[in-house]
Amino acid sequence: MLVEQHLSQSIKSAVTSLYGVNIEDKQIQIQKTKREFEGDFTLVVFPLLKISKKKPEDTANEIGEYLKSNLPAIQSFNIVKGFLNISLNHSFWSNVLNTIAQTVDYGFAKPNSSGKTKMVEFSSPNTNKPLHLGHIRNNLLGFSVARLLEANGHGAVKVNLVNDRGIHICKSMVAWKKFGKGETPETNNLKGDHLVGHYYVLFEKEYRKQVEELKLQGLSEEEAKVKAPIILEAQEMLRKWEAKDSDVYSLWETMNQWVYDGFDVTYKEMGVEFDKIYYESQTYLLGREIVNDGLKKGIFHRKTDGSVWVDLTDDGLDEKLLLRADGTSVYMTQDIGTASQRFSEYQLDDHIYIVGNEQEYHFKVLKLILSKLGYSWANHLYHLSYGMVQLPEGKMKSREGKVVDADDLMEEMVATAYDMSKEFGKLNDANEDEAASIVKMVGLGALKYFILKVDPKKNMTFNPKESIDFNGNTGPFIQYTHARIQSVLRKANESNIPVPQTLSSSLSMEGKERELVKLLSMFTSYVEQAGEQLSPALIANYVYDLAKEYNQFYHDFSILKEPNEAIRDLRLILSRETGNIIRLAMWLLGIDVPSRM
RNA sequence: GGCCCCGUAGUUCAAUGGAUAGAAUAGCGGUUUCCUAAACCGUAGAUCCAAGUUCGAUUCUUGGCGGGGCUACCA
Repeated sequence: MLVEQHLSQSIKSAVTSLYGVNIEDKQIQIQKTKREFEGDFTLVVFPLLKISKKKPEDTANEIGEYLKSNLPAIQSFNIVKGFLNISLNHSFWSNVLNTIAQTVDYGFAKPNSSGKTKMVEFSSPNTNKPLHLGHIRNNLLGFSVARLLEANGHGAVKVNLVNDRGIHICKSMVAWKKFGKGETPETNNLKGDHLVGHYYVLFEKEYRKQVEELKLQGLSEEEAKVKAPIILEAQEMLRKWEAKDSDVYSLWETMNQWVYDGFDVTYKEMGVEFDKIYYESQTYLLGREIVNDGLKKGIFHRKTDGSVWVDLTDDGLDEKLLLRADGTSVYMTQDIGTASQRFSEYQLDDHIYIVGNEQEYHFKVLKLILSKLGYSWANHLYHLSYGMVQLPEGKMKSREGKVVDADDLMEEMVATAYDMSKEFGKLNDANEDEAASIVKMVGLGALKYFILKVDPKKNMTFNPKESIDFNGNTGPFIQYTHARIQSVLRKANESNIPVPQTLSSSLSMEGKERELVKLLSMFTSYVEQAGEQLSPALIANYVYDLAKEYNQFYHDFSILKEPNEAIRDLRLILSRETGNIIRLAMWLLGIDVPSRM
């Protein structure tokens, strides 16, 4: 943040003054000095050698001398090979800590201070079954990315595109009519999405059975799959839906509503929300006009059967269908339409899609088509692609295709948190409501942190047991650190020890204290970086480092029993600010932090 | 077959082309007159292979090997 920028500017002018050359920011590489070496920040001088035309050591020395005589904040410097290690003085670090203390409470950039609006589409479930583990990664990423954007001063619009129409929901409807006996979420005391999902499973079961029967009668697999009566029923139902048959339509509305009610519960439990929900039944016709326009302009072409295609072979891709022979649209057509609609409706600067990596090709094609159509915003679509999440046991028997239900998993996490708290004898003096709320924060925090800390594009294994461990790189460990900080502050308050707003004198900060200030000072630069890269993982790994650093600091020093008041004040401020920043960082990840646990 | 992504300690994850590749966990050995032992300290252990680019490569390029995905008039 400020510290690095400040240094970076000074180094720029050093180079200009020493070698008479203006350099770009890229050429200045400043990093936090590694622990083994003395210093706070390190300049890598190798990139500057071409300009100085001198040996690494000499170049580093010249820059070091220049900085020392021109920047009062510089205490000393040392050189190891091509690395210039710079130490900043005590009063500088006191100022940094004071700045943090004054600004951190205000949080982040003002909303919309950048003047940019960015849409984040995430979740996008089908309405024929409940959310599963993959949706959890999707939802958490989307929600956190939106917060990162807000923290950087952008307007973030969170939207969900619900796939509420198509053959899949008709399958559930057919099965419900066939086997349902009028069951509802109320009669079965079951979440609506689970009930509808149950019928989807029943449909698939019956479908497989009928296919087997037909095969016994001598039909081939392909024939049987097309001729099974139940699939014909589902297709008939889809046709009736498209013709707005009133019976079918109202059943469709009823069952979808069950599902939405169920989804709402899941989203609420997960702590995610949307600014707007789009429904495919209302958007699936969009895009056709644009395609027809493109056809007139010769960007697309029509085949003899009447279907419309785009030829992307010059761009190293395939031909892609845009309108079927019967004139109906496909997924791509709809995405062209909705993107166009959204950009004009919201005056968007960027549109981020949180979608699994199996659709990378789709989004590549979408962007390409849109830029062929001449939309200037085509380059402002981002596909944040993420990999699969597995459970440890899923690795063994991945054949099954068994899905992990989101509701079940969250419930299990909270239950585990409860058991562990009990086992450790915690929460004994909390009342039931408090305990329930803390246990929920811990259980879900474990899940969220474990998933978010991993680079999105990688496939990952979610290990529930490991995630909820109170040791290690886990959510609960960070939450625990925060809780302990709050405990220190509470005790200070009880003993009438005030925590000062700012540090009055410039104390010498060494070792752990100094490391902690350094880490704290880097928070905003991590938020910026994470915002640019749409990477919650960056924040997660940062906040873990911070929590670990505080733990060691905490262990090494008596905070409240420190006889020297000035030093005690310093440590109290450090504790408070660490707590504040942990809370802010966890907020960015969508993770709640209890003040005791 | 073509295209895309991934490959790092036993395991789960890090590392804008930078210093001796970091953590955590599991293992082994320690620490309790201490504000939360749900802690802390020590120890051992890894870049899939081969070439290339350069002051320097886990990172970039090429070729292998291994894992996953896409390659529907499905959504």
